[in-house]
Formats: sequence, C-alpha cells, structure tokens
Amino acid sequence: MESQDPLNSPNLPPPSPSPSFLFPPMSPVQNPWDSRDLHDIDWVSLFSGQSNMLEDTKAMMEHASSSSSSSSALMAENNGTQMDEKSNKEKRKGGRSKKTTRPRFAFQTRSVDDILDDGYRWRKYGQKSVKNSIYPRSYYRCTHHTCNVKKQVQRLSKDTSMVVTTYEGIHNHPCEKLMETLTPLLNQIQFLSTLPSTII
DNA sequence: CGGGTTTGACCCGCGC
DNA sequence: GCGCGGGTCAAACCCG
Repeated sequence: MESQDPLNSPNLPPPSPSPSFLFPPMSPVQNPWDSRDLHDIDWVSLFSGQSNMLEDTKAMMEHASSSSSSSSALMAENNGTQMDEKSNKEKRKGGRSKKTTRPRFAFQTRSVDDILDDGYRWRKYGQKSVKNSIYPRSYYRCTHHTCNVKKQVQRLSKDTSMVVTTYEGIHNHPCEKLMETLTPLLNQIQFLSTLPSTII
C-alpha cells in the first residue's frame, strides 16, 4: 500500500461514496466552484504531475501524505480506509492523531485569496508557521456536524500567487451551495416530469 | 448571542 | 532521551 503512487492511480480524485460528494473536477469545464476563486488552476500540470514550479508543493505534499509515497505536485491518497466517525478517537489535546489513513487530496490554485470557495463551510481551527515557508499554514474543518473533513491551506513561498490546498477526508453530506443552486432546477425538472408528455 | 477567528499552549511523532 | 516541527485544542476575542 505504501508503494502506491497516487498520481498513477486511476482513481483520481478519490471515488465518491455518495452522489453528493464533491471533489475538484477533472476538468475546468466541470468546475462546480466559484470561478472567481479558481480562475487559474493548472489542472494539466496537477493531474499530469509534470508541473515544474512545485518545489514547495512537493515538500508539502510529502508531508501531507503519511506514506510519503510520491514527490509530485498532486497527492491523492486513497487507500480505501474510511474512518469518518471518530477516526481520531485516541487523539488528545494537541496531539498528533494516530496515523490516520484517510483520503488526502491536494491541489494548487493561482489566487489572490487563500480561501477558495468550494461550496462547503469551513471553520478555521488553527494556524501554524511552517519551516521553509514565510507563509503560515491554516487549518480548517468542515462545519457540518457529521463531517470531519479537514483541509490545510498554505501559500507557496516560491510562488506567492499559488495556494496549495490539502483536503483530508470525504464529505458525507451534500454541498450546501451546490444544493442551493440545484434545488430549484431539480424541482423544475421534477415538475416537468409530472406533466403529460402531450403538454411537453 | 451564536458562530467564526486568533493565538498561545499543549501533545506527539520522528530524527538524531 | 531530547529537541524540533507540525497538528490540535481551547480560551479569548471579534463580528454580524
């Protein structure tokens, strides 16, 4: 398992346990996120692992991955272990949790804002200055009660326009913003589907 | 007043 | 064993 290279994994991004699950899309066209925050994602480089400006990212992602299996721009660790409920039970205050093997997914965006709007609500629970970086790393948790997805956000010191976001875990609830957008459409579709075909 | 942010302290894994 | 670095907690603070 440790030898798995996420970049070469066919499951990128990690498979969704539910239809509501949202991870970064495979192409900008399908991007469900607010475009003002994701206007310049280098998806090609990210998913091909050929980006040449990611020295910082490499270090970050090697750190982000508990298995440190790859030194590439994008890490998507998905070894299938779902520990959404009380996964960090043994964790104590401030303590590093036991080596959790939750799915991790990191990517970088070119943005002036550190926080990109991915449709979910996040609460910041910590910020740390990290070695070899002039920018601090911010820690966020999903505010949904039953969801313990976390993410880390850090700006690259070598390319200050780049922001690296590392997701950990999988949302087990719908994306609120997406649902807000889709609900009227779905209602309309549902309504139309009830009409006799002759009317349509 | 409730929810989010800030920030110093605490804890723990890891390398030496 | 010790120190460093990183992840988390939680009280204080802020804001709508």
